[in-house]
Amino acid sequence: MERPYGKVLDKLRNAGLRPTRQRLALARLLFDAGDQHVTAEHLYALSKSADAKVSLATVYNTLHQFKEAGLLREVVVEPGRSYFDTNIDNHHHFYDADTGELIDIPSSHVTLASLPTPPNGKKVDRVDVVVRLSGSDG
Amino acid sequence: MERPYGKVLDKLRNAGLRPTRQRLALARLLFDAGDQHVTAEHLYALSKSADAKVSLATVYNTLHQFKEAGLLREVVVEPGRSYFDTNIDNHHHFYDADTGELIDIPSSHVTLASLPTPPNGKKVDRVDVVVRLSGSDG
DNA sequence: AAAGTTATTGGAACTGTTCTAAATTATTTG
DNA sequence: CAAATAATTTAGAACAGTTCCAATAACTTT
Repeated sequence: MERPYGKVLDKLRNAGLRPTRQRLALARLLFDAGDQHVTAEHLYALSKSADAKVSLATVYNTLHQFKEAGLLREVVVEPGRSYFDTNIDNHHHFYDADTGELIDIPSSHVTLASLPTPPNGKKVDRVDVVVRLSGSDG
Repeated sequence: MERPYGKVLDKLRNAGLRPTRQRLALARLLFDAGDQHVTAEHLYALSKSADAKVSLATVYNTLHQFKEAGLLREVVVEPGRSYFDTNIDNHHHFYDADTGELIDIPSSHVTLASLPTPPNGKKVDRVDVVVRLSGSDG
C-alpha cells in the first residue's frame, strides 16, 4: 500500500478532527478491517497489539469524538459496557448474550411497519432493533 | 384495603420466593402502582420514602430475583444503568435520552415482519425495539 | 423452640467510564 | 522556521453503578 494513512486521513479531515498519531492509529484499527463492533477495552488491547502507543483515556476520547463526528455508532445491549459499531449504515443487531457477540442485520432484512407517533414535541431519532439470541437448547 | 399484601404475597409464592418483609415491601412498590420503569437506585429511594428498611444490596438482589422469576424485565438503553420494567407483556419502548424516560409501546403498535433467521444453533430469545427520541428541534 | 436453611446487610471491592491538571504535539502567525 | 497559540494526550485519581463477602437475622421445618 502506497499511502497507508490516506483513507483514514481523509476521514479525519472531513470530520474536522486533527490527524494526530493516536487518532490515525485508532482509525486504522477501526476502519481498515471491515465492519466490527468493539468496546473501549477491546480497542485499547488492539492498539497495544499493534504497538500504537495510545492511552486508555485517549481511546475513550477518540471513540466519543468519532461517534460525535458520525464515524461510529454506539450500541448498548448490555448494562455496563458500550459497543462501538464501525457500520454506520442504518441496520440492526443480533446479540448473543452467551458470547457477547454482536452481528449486524442489514436494515433491509427487518421490515418494520406502523411505528406509533412519538409523544408531544418529540421526534424519532433512530429505531434500534436488537434480536437477542440464546443457545437452541436454552 | 383488607389484605394489603395479598396480591404480592401470591406473586412471590407463585414465583417460589419467600415472602420476606423486604421482598413484600419492594413488590408492593413495584407492582401496586401500575406499569413503571425503575432503576435500582430509584427503587432504593422509593423504599426509603416508604419507610421500608431495605438495603441497597437487597434492592439489587431482589430486582434480579424478580427478573429471574419473570416478574420483571430488564431494559438496557443506556450504558451504565439498567431499567427494570414491571410490564412483562411483549412490548417495546420509546426512550427519551434527554430526560432518561422510558415509555411503553404496545407490541401491537409495532409491526415487525421478516426477521432474518438466527445464526447456526441459536434461537431468537426476544426482539427489543427501542425508538430513540430527541427534542423536535434537535 | 431447636435445627437447618435462606435472606439481608454494611461495607469493601470491582468494572467500566469520566475527569483533571500537567505535559506534549499540532497549527498558526510573524 | 521559530515563537506563540490552540488542541490533544496522558497517568492517575475520581466516580457511578453494581457485585461480592462474611457476619447477622429471619424464615421454615421438625
